[in-house]
Amino acid sequence: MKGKIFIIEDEASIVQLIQHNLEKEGFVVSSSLNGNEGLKELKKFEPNLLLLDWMLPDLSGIDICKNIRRDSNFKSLPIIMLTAKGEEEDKIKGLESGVDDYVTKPFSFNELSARIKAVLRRSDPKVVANELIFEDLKLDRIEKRVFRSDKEIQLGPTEFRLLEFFLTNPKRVYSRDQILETVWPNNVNVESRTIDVHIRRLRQSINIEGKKELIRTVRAAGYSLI
Amino acid sequence: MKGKIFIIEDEASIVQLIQHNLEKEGFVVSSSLNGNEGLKELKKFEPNLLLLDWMLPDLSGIDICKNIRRDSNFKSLPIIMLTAKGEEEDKIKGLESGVDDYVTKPFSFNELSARIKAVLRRSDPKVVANELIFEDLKLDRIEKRVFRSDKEIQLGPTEFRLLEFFLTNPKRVYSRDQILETVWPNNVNVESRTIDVHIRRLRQSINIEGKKELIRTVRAAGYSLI
DNA sequence: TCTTAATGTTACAGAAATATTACAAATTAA
DNA sequence: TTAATTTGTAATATTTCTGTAACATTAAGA
Repeated sequence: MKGKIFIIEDEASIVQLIQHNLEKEGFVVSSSLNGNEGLKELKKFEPNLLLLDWMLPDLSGIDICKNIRRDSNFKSLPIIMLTAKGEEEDKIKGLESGVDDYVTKPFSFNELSARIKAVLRRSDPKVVANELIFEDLKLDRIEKRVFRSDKEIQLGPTEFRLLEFFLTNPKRVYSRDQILETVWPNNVNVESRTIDVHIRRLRQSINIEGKKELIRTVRAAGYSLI
Repeated sequence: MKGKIFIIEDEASIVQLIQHNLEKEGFVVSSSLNGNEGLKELKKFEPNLLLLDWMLPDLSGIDICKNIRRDSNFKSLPIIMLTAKGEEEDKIKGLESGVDDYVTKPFSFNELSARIKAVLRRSDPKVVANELIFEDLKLDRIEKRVFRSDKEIQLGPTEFRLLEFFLTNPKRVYSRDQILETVWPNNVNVESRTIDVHIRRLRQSINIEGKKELIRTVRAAGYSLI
């Protein structure tokens, strides 16, 4: 789990391309093919970043931007706009209406990916950080290693993702459903009690002698990293 | 020390992107957003290589090239030019005026990075390592030899490239897909499980009596050089 | 204190991922 | 050309991980 990205773009083939590749990089991605619906879905999805096509059939990019910037919950949502080549005035308008960066079509996926990371690095560093640290716990995403007080800890793939998820938002309590949605691959059906078992396994692995418990149970609500 | 690179390019976002990534790779980077100032700064900075945008607001790429080649101190400074797609004539002019290589926008950073290293390896071998070393493992890219604890090891071509790949980023975990993309020639279709077999062969070759295992399996993620 | 709902713990079978082996086809060397 | 080496794949073995069910424990309100 490296963060959530929402795409509003009417060309299905582009969406598919971006979505597939971003998912391969570990992002959780959702998308919409038109502006109005997109706005609604986006607000439910709560992404860390929005990829916004500037030319949509129903709403213009500017309108979407304005709408988002008016909403106090999304005032600071980073936006990267996708423009066709030559729409120079659009770029200017875009930057004026609070877009963080733009990418000109046709673009290579690598270029887009680099821009996304650059923007996230400014706006929301922990989403793309390589090392996630909380107290004496450290998780390295590139090397896929976890340490507690400098002692390496062996985790299975699911426990790793679970811990990664908690580390991106320490202290925040997540319900079992939220955990399922983000940590488990889409469209997989698992019992919500299964999470208890994984929490147990994670606890067992990261609790080393003499150190305090790091995962807190919040009755009737869920779990959090202390 | 991996050498110094100077960038002359007017799009700030591109400069930022390149600069950040090159610095992450260990290069020392400086840059300028326009041609005239760039030329002055460059001569103070004394880079090992120049990345030059072909379309600048003030000076053309050709003018910059000519200026550099006239200056005896920079006669042989390697130059990679960055051109927009379709500027085919520019490429030709560029190569005529002494450019070493060119990269077409939009480019992926990895592509640029590979070109940079290839040019440096030819022009300034000291700057780019020809020997890749990790612990007691040594690979010589020019002589195509591999040693473990000073004992030469015989590898097939694929295993050699595989090890070379791992050595360029020790400790980093690569997925089978990433390995395929980088180690195998483009547009070759091989099963991703085939990699397991090559990993096995590589392991068998580099694991000598009494020395520790050097390739780590990371379940659900891939492999890494420890 | 008793009751009940929520969470903790354990064990286990099936699933999934990786390791290993053998072999035939392709490539290279002799 | 023949021999030797390398390569990709399929088949099989082995290891590790996952989800669930069953039972245990805990917390909180009546």
